[in-house]
Amino acid sequence: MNEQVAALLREYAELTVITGGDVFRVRNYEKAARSIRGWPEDIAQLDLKALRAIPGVGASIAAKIAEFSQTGAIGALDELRAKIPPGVLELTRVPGLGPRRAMQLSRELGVQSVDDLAAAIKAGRLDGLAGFGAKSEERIASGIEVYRQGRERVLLDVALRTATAMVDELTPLSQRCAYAGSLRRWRETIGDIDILAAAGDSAPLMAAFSAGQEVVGSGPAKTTIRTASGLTADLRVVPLDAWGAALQYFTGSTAHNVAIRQIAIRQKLKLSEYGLFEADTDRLIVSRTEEEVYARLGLAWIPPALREDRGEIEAAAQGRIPGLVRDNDLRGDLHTHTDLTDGTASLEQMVAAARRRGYEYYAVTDHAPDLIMQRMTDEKMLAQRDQVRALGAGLELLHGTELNIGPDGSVDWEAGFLAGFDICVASVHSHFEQPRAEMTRRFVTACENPYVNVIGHPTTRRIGKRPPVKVDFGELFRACARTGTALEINASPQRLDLPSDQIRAARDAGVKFAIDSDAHSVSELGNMPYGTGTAQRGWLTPDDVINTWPLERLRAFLRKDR
DNA sequence: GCCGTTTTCGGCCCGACTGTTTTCAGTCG
Repeated sequence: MNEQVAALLREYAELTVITGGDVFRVRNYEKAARSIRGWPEDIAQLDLKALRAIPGVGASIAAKIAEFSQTGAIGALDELRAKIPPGVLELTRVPGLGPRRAMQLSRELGVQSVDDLAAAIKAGRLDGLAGFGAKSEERIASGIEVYRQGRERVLLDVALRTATAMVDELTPLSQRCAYAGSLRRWRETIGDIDILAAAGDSAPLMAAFSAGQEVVGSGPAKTTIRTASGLTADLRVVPLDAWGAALQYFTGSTAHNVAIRQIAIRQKLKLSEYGLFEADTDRLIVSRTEEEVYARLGLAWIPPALREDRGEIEAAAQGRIPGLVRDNDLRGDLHTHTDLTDGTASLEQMVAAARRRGYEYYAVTDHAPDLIMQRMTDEKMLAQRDQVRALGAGLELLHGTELNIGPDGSVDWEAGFLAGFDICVASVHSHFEQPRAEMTRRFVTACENPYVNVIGHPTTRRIGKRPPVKVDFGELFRACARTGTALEINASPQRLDLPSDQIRAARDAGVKFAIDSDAHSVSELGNMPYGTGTAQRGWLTPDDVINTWPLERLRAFLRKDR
């Protein structure tokens, strides 16, 4: 219900913008929507007083939530919807077209959809419209193209590859260069790439950045391009002295920055991408490093992955920023495949690659027989175990399997056979549409199996392709904590599963996690940083993650008190 | 609409770029 209410509040905010409503009210509805989306408890269970404890939720929004709980609708939202002419909300989704001019197009030309708008431009009906010159028309036409291509956010690996190539190209031309924005925060999908550079003269950087690209906008401080793949990228150039303030600013999130600047204002200071200044005199105080900026505001440095205005600022003020798990904390990978099932590399190749990564231990977990297409048999699995036992110099090899969790929560093998494995991951691979109660029982049964150590890719979502299964997360988390079953943070950029919101809630319930690559090839072993970034967004420390533990502690956990 | 290290009222982040505005509004992040 949290997700649902958050979406309605966001819509309320968007529609309020279109009607020209108070911008601060809009901002507050957006803030409340964000808070509710990430709130650990189901808001349907909360009374008015508990609702108002959510940041940004006061009397009015709490009443709207209660109304939705009882009636399934919000009257004020329905009224607002009725006031907006059809199609205007869609028009505002066209890049370059905001609420004012969308309303104008609807009012003066009767445009009711993006298709209408495209036709109107073609027919020359925008000519002579106040505020719409030839350039505007051109800009909107190109915005419509972008809108029609879906302007989808891209997955982390695509964004990281693109951004890294840009940084590599610009680094020789600048004093410093780095990517910032949502990519630096490890958000699960990326809408735009933000590149920051420090240089005395921005012109050579802007020229190199723009070369051969579609330029959306360009000035001395900022250039925006659209790459051939349709991804928008910004380059901002600042003086080297402003590096820290600029990096802080361009890393975001917007909500985090707004909150940080409010703190500055309270201290009679002003924070911009150029530095922290005295409000009265504009005298520069600090700007060189992020640490200085945060410190002068009375805050510990905040890791980018936490910068979402979800409690990190309070934590930084109180010195309670957790020591987050990092890539080099990981001592091994606990979920990988070989060409015995659907992997593309041999056992020897995968193990050699694991050794090159410097792991202390490594689990081979090919699919079990219930995934019929993998053609696994007891004999093949036991033969692989012999091979694994014979390998392993310089690296502790664990022989495991990825079990299939059946619709009733049962897994592929009986206890006797399962006892032979060092580790068992268990995952849902089918029957995704089960009702919530059945799905919850299914997961809990799997957790209660004394040989199931890790629930693999728990929500089974594929980002942008397959929705998460419906499950009572509170009950699942309690079952994991009670039975000593870890939840996987699957590092594949297509999955990132468990997602970070649920990670944080699960951690609060006492759950442990395994950050796994689920690699089906040598190169996919390199996906771990996406999992670590996701874990950081869930506020995890090394102690929360079983594959940062020394082997003996890990082995004790895997015994599950048997 | 929310909220309190000056406040229960009066604020609410800050700047870049574009276009057509002769002094600034709209849009974006």
